[in-house]
Amino acid sequence: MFQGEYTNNMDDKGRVNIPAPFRDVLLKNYDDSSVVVTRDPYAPCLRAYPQREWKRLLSKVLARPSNDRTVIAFKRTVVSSAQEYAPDKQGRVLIPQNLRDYANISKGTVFAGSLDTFEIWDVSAWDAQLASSLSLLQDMDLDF
Amino acid sequence: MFQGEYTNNMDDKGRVNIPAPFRDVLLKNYDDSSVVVTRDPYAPCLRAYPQREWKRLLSKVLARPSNDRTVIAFKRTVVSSAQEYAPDKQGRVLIPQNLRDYANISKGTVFAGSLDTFEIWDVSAWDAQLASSLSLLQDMDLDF
DNA sequence: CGGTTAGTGGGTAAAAGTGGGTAGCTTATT
DNA sequence: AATAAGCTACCCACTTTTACCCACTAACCG
Repeated sequence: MFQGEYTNNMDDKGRVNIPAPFRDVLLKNYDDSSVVVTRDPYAPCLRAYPQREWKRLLSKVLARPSNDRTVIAFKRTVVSSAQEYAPDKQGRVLIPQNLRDYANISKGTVFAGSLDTFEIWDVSAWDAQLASSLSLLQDMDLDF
Repeated sequence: MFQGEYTNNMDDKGRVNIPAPFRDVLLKNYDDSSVVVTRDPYAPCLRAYPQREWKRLLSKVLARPSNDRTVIAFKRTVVSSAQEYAPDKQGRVLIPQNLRDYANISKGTVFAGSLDTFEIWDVSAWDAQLASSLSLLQDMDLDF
């Protein structure tokens, strides 16, 4: 399970270090350090899936009629940008330009665990999101 | 059950000692001295869960639809900042910078028992909270 | 008043993160 | 098709951070 929040810097080549705890989860729980990185359609961030979780998502998509408008939109936004990445020896992956643009990532990046997956944010976008998530939670008064 | 209020100092490295009585509870009632520390979304403090209590909370979260807005917000604020800590030989844990910022902890920290969990406050934030909690109780006149 | 336990401070070896060079591949250009 | 240009994967070296250990001080208890 991915949890915890980590800040890492992207270098000039577009590489970022995946936090060591996340790499551990990948290796221990998924026997595979590679991840699938795509756009998150619901927020301006990227989402990284372990192989197995990505396949699970795809099978859910394939179970739907392929002419469904939302399925088509999903394919165009998420599936088309999905790419598999194997970290280099130092544990870094190269984020391609189109994904960097989508999430507004320039240097400071935040890795946020989200149980089955983890999110990759630009640090200032993360801060903004955090503030609004907090106020949403305070208004809703959940019983967690 | 965690109860009582203790003040400890964080050192320059960001380590704080978990009060001995809390460590005893962890070991005796949970057979495990490690804790999960996260943001508390409802107050500017941190909350520490024994492993078992944390899992219980997660299962409640997972039981809800994952596209629920509040569930997403909860994951971003609480789950993403959650990190497991095993105290060192002296019983201390390292509080990472992002959590220190959230709870405004610089040096003086208050550990407050909260039955299943315990809270970690900055000492002056604790004092302020205490005053307002007291006046709330006095107005409400519960029958405790 | 000694002995024990809790809390605090600091050194150090290992790990994590960061920066950059280079060879080999792909793609563009003539 | 040959050459040039750019990109990327891989490797090496450096810096920073963290985990772990040891030692000291202060409080508590008989």
